[in-house]
Amino acid sequence: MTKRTDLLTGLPVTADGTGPPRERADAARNRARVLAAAEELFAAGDPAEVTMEDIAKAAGIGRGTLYRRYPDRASIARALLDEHERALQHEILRGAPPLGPDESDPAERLAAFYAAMVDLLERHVHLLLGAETGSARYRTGAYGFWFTHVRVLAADRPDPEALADTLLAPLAPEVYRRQREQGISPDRIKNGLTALARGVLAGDRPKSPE
Amino acid sequence: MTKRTDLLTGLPVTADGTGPPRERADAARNRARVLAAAEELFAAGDPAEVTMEDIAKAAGIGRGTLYRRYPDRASIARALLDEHERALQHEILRGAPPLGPDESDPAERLAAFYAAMVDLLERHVHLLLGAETGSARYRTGAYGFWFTHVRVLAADRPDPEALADTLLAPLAPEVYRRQREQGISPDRIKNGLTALARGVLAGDRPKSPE
DNA sequence: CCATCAAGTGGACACAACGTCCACTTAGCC
DNA sequence: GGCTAAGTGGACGTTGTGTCCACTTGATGG
Repeated sequence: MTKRTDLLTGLPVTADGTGPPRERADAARNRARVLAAAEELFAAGDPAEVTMEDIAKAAGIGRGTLYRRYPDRASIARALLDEHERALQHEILRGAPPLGPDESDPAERLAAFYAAMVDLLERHVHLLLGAETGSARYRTGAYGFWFTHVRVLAADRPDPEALADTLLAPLAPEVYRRQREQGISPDRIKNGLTALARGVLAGDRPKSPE
Repeated sequence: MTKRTDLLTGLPVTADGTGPPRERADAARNRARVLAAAEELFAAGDPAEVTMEDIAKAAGIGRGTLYRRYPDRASIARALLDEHERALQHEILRGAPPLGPDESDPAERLAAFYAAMVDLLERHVHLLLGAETGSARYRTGAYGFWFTHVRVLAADRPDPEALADTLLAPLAPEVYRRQREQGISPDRIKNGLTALARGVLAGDRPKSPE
């Protein structure tokens, strides 16, 4: 138990203060294999149909190994999605208007956000469907971010809290897939959402009509 | 084959012209039991967690008997939902304005539709969650009806097809449940949706700006 | 009232996916 | 090169699905 500790810090060698014990080389290799295999499987067919066993087999590893790091399909999809969502979140927080801050008109910021989300959806619906099927959407950290963003944009409307979920609903991956399958192009979807953004947030209908 | 025909009508007894062969008494009794049991189970907990076996057991019948009439959970929920949805559809087609026809302002009709759907959701979310989880929503006949209705209301906007799914998205049962769980009252949800309806459909922004 | 038989019943069965467990292997360090 | 914890993978138990089929029963005509 007290076996090995770092001579300088006194901390156990396996936990070097900066974080959890380092990942072994074979583990890292398998992680990469899993992500690559999953990406492909999600893209190939209905993401909801992809099973943990499928992924393990495609990655050439055992089920136990897969479960070691990812408790379910959703967590794998989220891992693949993570960097893309972070990039968008960064743009919103620090990027240039109209997506980023320093743009006075909330309606245009919402429209820009919608457009950016459509781009994200177009590229990664399969991952979003793998990660957020049904109500699971609301349990992701990302949803919390989008929610806060939209709520702030709607801050001068009567009930921003209630509006936020409503305004985010059309961005559900199932909705997007449905529209694309109906033959509606990303641009047409963007236009519809822009109309929505302007209709709801534009004009001066302040919180409490003086 | 030509065995037995009704002496008065001349029609085969097993197929009385008005429909398929009559349902036996025990079958009818069990059907009623199934629906009653399912209604209760759906309301009790998460509808997605209710299994066919649960329903069979609660109804006091065997699994085979249950599967005989209902291929899956969704079909049972839909059977329970059917009359309520029909009633609303009837109101829309033949009822009084603003929900029914003969109301000139599409924005107000959409707002009325939203309000009616919120009432339906409030009373039967559990059934809707049992019937329409995820993408299954789009495969129901009811969705087709709502879609057509909204598309017609949006007919003078640039792209009614694209708008319709977008405008229906906030009525997804998962969205509704989420909002209610966030502590948002049905009335607040209605108000948000009314703002949406008016924002998108009110005003004169005709299809092709003269 | 009874005989008939198709409609109806229910439990056994085969299957798919889940998630866990643990004996074995191996990378990394001394 | 030996040690050890991290990592591996497949066997296993569980749960839910959907089908199948031998048996039961309600309705009907005699």
